[in-house]
Amino acid sequence: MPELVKKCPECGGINLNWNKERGEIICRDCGLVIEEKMVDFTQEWREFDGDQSEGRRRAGAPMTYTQFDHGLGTEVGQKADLFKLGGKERNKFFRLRKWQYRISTAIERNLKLALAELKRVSSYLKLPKSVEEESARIYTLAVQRGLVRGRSMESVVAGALYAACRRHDVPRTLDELSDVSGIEKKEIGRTYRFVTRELGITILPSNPADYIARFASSLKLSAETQSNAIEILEQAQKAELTSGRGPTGIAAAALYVSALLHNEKRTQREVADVAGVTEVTIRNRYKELLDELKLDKEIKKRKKGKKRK
DNA sequence: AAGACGAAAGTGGTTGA
DNA sequence: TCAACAACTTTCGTCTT
Repeated sequence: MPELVKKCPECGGINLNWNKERGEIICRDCGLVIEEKMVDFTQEWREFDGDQSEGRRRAGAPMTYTQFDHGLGTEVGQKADLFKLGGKERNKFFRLRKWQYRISTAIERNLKLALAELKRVSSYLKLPKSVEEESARIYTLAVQRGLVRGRSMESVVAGALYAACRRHDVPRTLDELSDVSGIEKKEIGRTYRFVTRELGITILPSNPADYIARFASSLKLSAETQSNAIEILEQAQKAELTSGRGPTGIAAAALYVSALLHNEKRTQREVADVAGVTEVTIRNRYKELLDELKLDKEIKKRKKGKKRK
C-alpha cells in the first residue's frame, strides 16, 4: 500500500484495503473509496506470441458494466447501408432490425431499471465502486440467462450485491441489504443462492474477521480491542469453533470478550444489535470461547480484583 | 432496574435416505 | 420427497450487580 494513506479521512478508520486489481484503496469501516483510478496493474490478456497479440491487445476505454450496454452497444445497420441493398435484401434487413430492436429493448429496459436500483442501494450502503461493478456484472449475466424470470428484479439486484460483497471481502449482512432494498431477508438469500449456483460463481464462506472492523467501529471500541478480537478469532479457528456457525455470531462474541478484557465493556444487547444476532447466540459463542481458549482465568482474575474481600 | 444467564419451544434451511 | 438435524431466534423466568 502506498505510504501516503494510513487513515480513512471519513471515519478515521485504519482498516484500509488495497485492491490492486482495481487500483483502489477502500476503507473497510465505512466503505469509502479513498483512492481510485490509480494505475491499472492488470493485463487483460496474456500474449504468448506475435500472432495472438493482434487480437488481444485492447484499445479504447475499458468496458464498464454499470452502463446498461457496457458502454459499447450495437445497432443493426446504419442508414447508409440501405443503398447497397436490393428490394428483397432490404426487407430482410428491416425484419432483422425489428427483431434486434424488440429483444434488445426488453433486456435493456430491464437493465436500465435494475442498474439504477443497484446504484441506489450500493451508494446507500457506501459500497466501493468495485463491488458495484461486480454486482452489475453478475446481474447482467443473470438477465442474459433468463434467471430473473419469476423473480422480482429488486431481489435479484439484492442477491447480486450480496454475492459481490462476499467476493470482495467487504461483507454486509443480509439484514442490512434487506433494510435498504426492502426485500425480505430469506428472499435475498434464496435468489443469492440460486443465482450463484446457476452462474457457477464460487464464493468462499465469509471470514468472521471481515466483520470485526465494521462492528468495532460502530461500537466505538479501541484499536487494541479490535486487534485482540481478531487474535481471539484466530485461536477460535484453530480450535475449530468456527465451522458451521454463523460468522457474524462468532465475530460478535469475539468482540464482546475482547471488550471485557480491555475494560471497554459493552452489553450483550449492544453487541448483538450491531452484529444482527441475538444475545443468546452471543452467549453461546461466548461460552464456547471461554471453554476452549482458557480465557476464563483472565475473566475471573478481573472479577476477583473487583471484589477483593 | 438493568443486565446476564439458561431453558424450552419454534423457525428456516441443509442433508441423507 | 420427506424426516431428522443443527444453528439460530423468541420468549420467559431467575439470578446478579
